[in-house]
Amino acid sequence: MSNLFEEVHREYTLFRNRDALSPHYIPSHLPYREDEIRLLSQKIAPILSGKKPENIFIYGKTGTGKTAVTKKVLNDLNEYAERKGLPVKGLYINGRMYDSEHKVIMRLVKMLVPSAELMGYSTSSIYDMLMEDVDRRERRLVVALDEIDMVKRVGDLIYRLNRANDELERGSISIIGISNNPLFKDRLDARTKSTLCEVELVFPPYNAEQLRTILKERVEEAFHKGVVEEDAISLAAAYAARNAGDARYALQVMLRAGDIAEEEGAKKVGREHVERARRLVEEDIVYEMISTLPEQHRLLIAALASMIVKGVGVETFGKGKVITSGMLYSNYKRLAQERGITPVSDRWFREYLNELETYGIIEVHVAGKGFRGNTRLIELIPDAKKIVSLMERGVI
DNA sequence: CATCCACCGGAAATAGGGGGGC
DNA sequence: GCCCCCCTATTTCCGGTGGATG
Repeated sequence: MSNLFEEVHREYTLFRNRDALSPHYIPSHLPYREDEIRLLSQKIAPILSGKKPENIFIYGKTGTGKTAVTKKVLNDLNEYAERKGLPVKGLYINGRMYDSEHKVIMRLVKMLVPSAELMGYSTSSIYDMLMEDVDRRERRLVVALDEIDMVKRVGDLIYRLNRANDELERGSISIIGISNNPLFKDRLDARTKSTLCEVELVFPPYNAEQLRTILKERVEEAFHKGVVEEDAISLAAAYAARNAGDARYALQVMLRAGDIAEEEGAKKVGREHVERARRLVEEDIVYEMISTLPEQHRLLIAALASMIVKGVGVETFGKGKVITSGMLYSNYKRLAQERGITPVSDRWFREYLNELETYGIIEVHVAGKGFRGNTRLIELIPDAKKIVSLMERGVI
């Protein structure tokens, strides 16, 4: 008789359009990004007259609107090109999901030729299909590679995509690389760097006032009128400003605050909701970052976090206790054995360290004086205690 | 100053999963 | 089913590196 969903399906009373706060939502108006939008579209515009735009590298911290701006510009480009009947196409690919040369090229072909069956083909044969299609249809492509730092051997990918322009007579491929990792650019070899970074765009973080405006606009879309108190918005903006001007963080806090208020049947969203929401969001962020990593990476981080919490490390004059890669490796091995997981060799362990560094989860410095040779010191970016508590709850 | 140490990172080898073609 | 190809993950091997050590 009674359906399970009778109970759980409840109409939102506070939210009007909850999605407007989701990280995937692209608002029609992006405040304080007018310059970036204009610049980006100007740089891409030559494509409409048949010229190949320069490759563009976009850098900016998390939540500075890189993705939203890029998607918006590409959407408009596609809409315009379609209206004018031009063979121009902007394609968006997220490097976290498509994290190898093979996957990216496969994805490109899939987007251009949805019917293509690509399983089992080598990268170069898929690349040839891409070339064939671009050439035959005289396509002019802009490929936006978001979170480009997550893609393995990006150099090869960029080289290959760029080389297309030499091989093709009738089409072109331009690249927009997007990253929030300041180390990424410097890790590229000189040739890749000069290829990708023909144009560079830096997105500055938002300040508290700007965050407030942004939040206000979204809140108007997301909630019913008058539901969210002015204070609540300011507080969320202030938190986000302190958190490197991260607008996504601000929106996430607001979303959570709305959920909390909704859940307890409150009529309004106020400061207390925002405050509680912030805690949740902070845990979410650490959790998100770590839970999506492969097992061995998580293990490594768990080992590192527990060492930091326990205060294990070598005492140095300047920086308090530090952890060398060798120490971390033995600790990691121990933890792996405790959990019945076979640890990887020290060589591969070093690869993991490098990966985690490019993800921005750890930071690595050459030890230099006081340590032998090239020993590196490992630093954990997120809060070690939070990670350990997640470990204890068995989440990691 | 020669040698040692603790680690670095490139290269080649190996294992294994997935597919295609026959 | 068998053989081969391609990609990915990982191990093995090994020649650096650069400060520490005696």
